[in-house]
Amino acid sequence: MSTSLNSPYHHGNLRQALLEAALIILEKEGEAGLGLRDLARAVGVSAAAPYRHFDSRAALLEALAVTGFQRFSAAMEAVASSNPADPMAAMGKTYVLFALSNANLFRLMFSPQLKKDGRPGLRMAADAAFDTLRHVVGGDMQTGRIKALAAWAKVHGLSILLLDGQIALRAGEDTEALIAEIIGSL
Amino acid sequence: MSTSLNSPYHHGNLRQALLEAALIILEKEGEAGLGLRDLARAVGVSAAAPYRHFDSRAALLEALAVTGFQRFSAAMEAVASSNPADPMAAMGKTYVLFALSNANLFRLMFSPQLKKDGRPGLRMAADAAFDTLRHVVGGDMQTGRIKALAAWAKVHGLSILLLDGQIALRAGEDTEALIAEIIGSL
DNA sequence: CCCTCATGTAAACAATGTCAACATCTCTCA
DNA sequence: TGAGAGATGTTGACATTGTTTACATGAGGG
Repeated sequence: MSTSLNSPYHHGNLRQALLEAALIILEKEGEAGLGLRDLARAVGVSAAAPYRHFDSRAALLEALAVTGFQRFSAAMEAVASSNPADPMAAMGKTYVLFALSNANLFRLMFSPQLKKDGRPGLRMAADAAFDTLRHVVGGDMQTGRIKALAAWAKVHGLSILLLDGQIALRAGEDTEALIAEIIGSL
Repeated sequence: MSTSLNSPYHHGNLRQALLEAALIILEKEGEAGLGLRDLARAVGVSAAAPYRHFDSRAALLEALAVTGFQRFSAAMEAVASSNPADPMAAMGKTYVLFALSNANLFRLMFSPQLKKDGRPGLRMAADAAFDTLRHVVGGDMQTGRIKALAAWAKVHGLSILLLDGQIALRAGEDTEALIAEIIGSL
């Protein structure tokens, strides 16, 4: 190992480095601005190197989305295990705030470009994330299923509309307060 | 004019033809599969011809999204002016069904690729569409604003989750029935 | 110690969006 | 009527991108 300072050939941990750099570029430039060549250059490696770790650009994006779902899942579990007074509301707020503070990553997770059919890894990651949601929200999905789905839809839609700048804030209005109000309105 | 049958030079109404063909390709192949060259070929015109009518591919997509918002708006007005028993529910259902039956167009309308900043046309079309929504839903956005926003978020989120195949139908469950149930759960 | 395999490089390809230079048609106006 | 002139379409080229193939390098096990 030794992460030698002047051996430009073997990076040592390229896959991880690519993912990290990609996340940064993604948040800064958006998915469209995330080119394989730029990414490779950012990591200091040749244009073809990423192909040793990802089959294609789509695979790279998929990997990013997967880590996105993992982080999302972690955020959800964290707030759930903090035993908040109103679990639904707390998780809803976390949901939306996650979307807002990881805008492009969140968009990527639900990007139509990554059809979850034929991409088992992504589907599994997404399902896992939403399973923890389901687990916390509705103890039994039998009786509360519809309500849980409705809450999910509301929170998800709110995230996207805010992300899109479609919901306009009023003068001096606080985003977080608005989120809380909307989530609270059952 | 005379739309002569064998004058391949001037198409006559290329812009419209491009948009129509693009809509078809979009629904069939998705946004990623909508290439300018393929589109041009589909209309029987050279690869550079579209540039006489659209500044760039993005501009073409924007135009598509704009017509999407117009159709959406029209659908909303239609159901509203049919004086349904429960206007909110009826419009919600129409909202979701529009998304489901124009999947890729709907996704395009909210695509992050078309940032609505710096794209005044799109923003105006979107605002116009949602204004008719607001107009019908909340007579006064002062008191009912939060509830209206919540309903909007729920319906929008439901659309996207369904589009993504994230909400799984149970055996023998009807999509429309599920939509009605979720919308009805206030 | 060597040789094998994972990992990185270099050079090339096809496809795409885009542009510049040229061709063709339509329409206005003297 | 009959020429420009401006709009619309074509051809050919360019830069960029994702991707592949053939080669180089080096770490680690037998």
